[in-house]
Amino acid sequence: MKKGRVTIKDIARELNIAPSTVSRALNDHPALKKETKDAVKALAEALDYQPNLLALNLLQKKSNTIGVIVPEITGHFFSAIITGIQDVIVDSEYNIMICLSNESYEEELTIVKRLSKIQIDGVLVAPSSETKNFDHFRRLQKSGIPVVVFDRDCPGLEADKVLVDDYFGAFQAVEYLIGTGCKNIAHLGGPLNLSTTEQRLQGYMDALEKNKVPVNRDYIVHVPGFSHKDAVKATKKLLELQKHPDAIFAYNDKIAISAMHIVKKMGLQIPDEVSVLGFDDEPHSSFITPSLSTVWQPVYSMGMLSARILLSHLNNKNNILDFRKEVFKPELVIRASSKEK
Amino acid sequence: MKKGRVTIKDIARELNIAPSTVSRALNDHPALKKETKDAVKALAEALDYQPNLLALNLLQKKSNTIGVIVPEITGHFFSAIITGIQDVIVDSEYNIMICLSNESYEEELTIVKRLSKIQIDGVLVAPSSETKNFDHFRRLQKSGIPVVVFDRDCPGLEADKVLVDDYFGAFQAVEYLIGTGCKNIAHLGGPLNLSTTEQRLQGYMDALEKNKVPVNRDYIVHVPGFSHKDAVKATKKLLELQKHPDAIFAYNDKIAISAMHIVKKMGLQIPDEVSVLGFDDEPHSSFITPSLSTVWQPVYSMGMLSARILLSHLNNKNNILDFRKEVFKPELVIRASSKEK
DNA sequence: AATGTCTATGCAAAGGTTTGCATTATGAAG
DNA sequence: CTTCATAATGCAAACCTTTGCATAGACATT
Repeated sequence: MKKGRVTIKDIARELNIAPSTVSRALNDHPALKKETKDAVKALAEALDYQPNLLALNLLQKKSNTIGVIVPEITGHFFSAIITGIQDVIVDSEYNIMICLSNESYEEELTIVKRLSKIQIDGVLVAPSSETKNFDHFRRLQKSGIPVVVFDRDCPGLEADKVLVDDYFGAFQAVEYLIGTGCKNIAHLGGPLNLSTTEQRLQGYMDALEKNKVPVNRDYIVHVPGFSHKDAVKATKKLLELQKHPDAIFAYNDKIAISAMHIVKKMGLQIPDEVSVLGFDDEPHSSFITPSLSTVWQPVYSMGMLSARILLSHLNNKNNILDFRKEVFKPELVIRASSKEK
Repeated sequence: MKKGRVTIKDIARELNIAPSTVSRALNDHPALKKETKDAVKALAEALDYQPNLLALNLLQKKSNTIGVIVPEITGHFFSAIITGIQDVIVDSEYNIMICLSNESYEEELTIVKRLSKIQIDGVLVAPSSETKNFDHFRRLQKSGIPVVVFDRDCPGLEADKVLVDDYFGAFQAVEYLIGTGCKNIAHLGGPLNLSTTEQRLQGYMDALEKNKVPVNRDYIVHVPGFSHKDAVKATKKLLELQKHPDAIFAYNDKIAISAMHIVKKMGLQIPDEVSVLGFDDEPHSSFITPSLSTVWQPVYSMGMLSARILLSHLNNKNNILDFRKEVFKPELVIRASSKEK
């Protein structure tokens, strides 16, 4: 009979009416007679008519898709954020396209170009650790695409931002360690250039300073990347110092766990000889031995809020909304890898 | 000046030629004069012309997008598979849409309808643990959309499949436990109805049988879902038996780690009093104490192969390719949570 | 009877690109 | 000078839907 799927024209021909009438019937246009509408709807149902969204996209010049750019998804952090995003977006008319930058500026650039080509409607992004220049995001904004930045800040970029108070989290963590009697607290920092790295380092330093603990530059080591190897190397550097630290505050749980591995391997007791404290509170962090003290972040909520903010922009194309900056408070979770007060 | 983006018509008007000529120039049609092509290309470059993919999609009746349906991404397993998929697809012309079914048949159904509506070109799917009926996938196939199933089999569905030999992995694992002297080996099985659950259970049972160890029904407990709570409850049931097992072979690492937690809490030594063996080899499994013996699966490769198979179908629309069934061999990884032989 | 009002529907354009077929122009062959 | 072949380009349809404006018909008012 017919080739391909049923279109609005097929219904029109069958019913001897114009395609425009069919369209209006399907969209419940008020000017149509009820009988006409009913007849159209009945036939549409019978023929299993599926509107062609591709045609609609062209007409509306939008893809009904939002892009999510994250550095990776194999860890728990971004996966959980994405789950939060998805759970919000799934109830809207939008689809989600998840893109992995692999912590590479180049790849991030390629992704942005791609998203722009397919006429994405909005973008949620946690920039790669290499990204220092944000012009590619500005270009998106210039072509009318709202951009929401989450987790990692883009200093100087005017956009909606959903962040965590990393400074506060780090400050609390380090002050806690001081409170348990640690005198030589080291910091295993994240990759340089990340806003989160900077904030956590600053929190660490200010906590020391406030408590009149001298800052020892040797006790601050940054990992170049997030691999186990990177973390091991950095930890060894710390432990091989003449006077090894009695506490390690790590940039995140992943690094903290790698560090614990080495600490134990070198025969040092956790937390008696070396306390270890992480950041992120990944699900398995409570299962390792000793269970990891860490800083919890409301990841799922961050994802949900980011998505909601983006949706609100999409639904208010005309209105000029100010950029929102939401900062979540993290929470210190004390377990067994740190001493008691 | 002009409103909106530059189109092929703008270039045509500027150069006093027909839009079709511009199109052909841009696509290097052989019948065009070199001068014309060069002029068009130069102007396109100067005007920063971006082809409107939305128009192309409508014309070609395809979205240039493939859908990936997974139960969740917060664990390492599916995240790693997705990363493999992404790394293959990123070099093609296709975009990826990742969809989470949350282990729910209902949501999976909704996703499939949605993907079908946006005229997806192909689908990669690991079905939810609730899914028993595969008609929604068959409907996709009927409308010409290739479907590749990975990790979890869909019995009775004719499609490409990329699986792991779960039976073999389980068999090897249990036989190893027997070899270390364990006499009362329990199985913490996955949710019923999953092909992987069934295969691992079968491997467990056959390994016992082959080694003349009687199967004790009390030693087989299935978790209803993948939460920590579910695993804890199931483990307690095992340990509260009059004669508690001296080994636990768990459906996956997540469950194994929850189980270890309880075993330790009850004051039993791992592996001396109870051996524990998992499945999946998640990255953190080697960092818990004692480090977890498990069965490794080539997750990244599975993702890559699944994507490659789908692409090959997409590139050979006309050719009738037989359905492929690829089964990867898993590998036993012995660490400290099981005894030595 | 002429004019006006209202309701229900149709017409056609618009959105941007590709492509089979038609057309023009150019030069060569007869 | 025709005729034909060839090369280069244009025309218009097709993909499917929405929507502003036009129009037809029915009925009411003067």
